[in-house]
Amino acid sequence: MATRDIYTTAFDGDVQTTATDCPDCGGSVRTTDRETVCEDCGLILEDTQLDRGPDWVRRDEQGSKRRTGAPLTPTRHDRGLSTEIGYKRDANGNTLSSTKRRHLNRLRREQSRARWQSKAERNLAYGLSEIRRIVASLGLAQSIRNQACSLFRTAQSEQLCRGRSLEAVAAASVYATSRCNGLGRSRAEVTASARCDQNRLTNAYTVMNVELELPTQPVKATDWIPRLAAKLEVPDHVRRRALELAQQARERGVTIGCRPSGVAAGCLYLAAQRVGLCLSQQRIADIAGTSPTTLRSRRDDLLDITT
DNA sequence: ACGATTATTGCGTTCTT
DNA sequence: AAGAAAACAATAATCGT
Repeated sequence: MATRDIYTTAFDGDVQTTATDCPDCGGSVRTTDRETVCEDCGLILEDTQLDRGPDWVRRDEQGSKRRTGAPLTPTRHDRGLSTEIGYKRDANGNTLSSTKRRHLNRLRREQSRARWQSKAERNLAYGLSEIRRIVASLGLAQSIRNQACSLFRTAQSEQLCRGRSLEAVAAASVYATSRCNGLGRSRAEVTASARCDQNRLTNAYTVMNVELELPTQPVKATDWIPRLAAKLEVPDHVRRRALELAQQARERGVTIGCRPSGVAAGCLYLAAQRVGLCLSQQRIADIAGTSPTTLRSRRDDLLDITT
């Protein structure tokens, strides 16, 4: 961590990976000073929202601390640099005279006009707040939110908002970030939290993907497994076995051309069966959004490579 | 609930014009 | 080269046990 130039608070510096597992999907858990988040499913486990001290410190290459302002954040349209003009009291806590107060009121009015310099800036602020809303609704991590916000900025500066609703671009930013991080959130899930229909989200996502050349990876079966396992409430070792199976299937090249949801369903079914846990094919298939037939078919493929 | 069989659909290839 | 057609694989529906 010393090599990376990161902003941390004065009290709680380093990012640590704890030994505990995500209770939801059993994945490994990463704890920062702000939140505890599962690396597999992207779910926030603890979000303290505690600002531990206003004393922001920046570590330079030598590791020594230097005072700076608060870290820049991509989630505010002005990157958190805006100035708020307060009411009632001055910097020393004394009340203000009426003339002084009128003066400040005028200043505040002018400043709030100046803050929204252009329509683009207003749109940006709206888009970012929309992203914050969607990310919170999906329970995703702060790092994902920041990535999505950065993506939105890029999309806007590349003129990708023209002819598209800001809601769609915002939702697409979240979905794209989820895809790039292999979080396994489906388009339908993001749409459910978004204020646009799925077609618009798809359209915005496709355009962003092409124009911005996002590092999108194909959805893998392993992306599905943590969340499926969580919904099925299977024990950890079953989830792990299923992940191993999916990994093997991927390496061996079977299941190429098969839908990842079907592969994941087959992996979980077989993994559960191997430890003597009886899960109904129908139930897994329903949760995975596939059919028992497909599940069986994938399971048979897995049987071919593991025996 | 599971397996087997059959129907459908999407897609890349091949054949035709 | 553009479109039509036979062919294949994956998935889904249905039936039988």
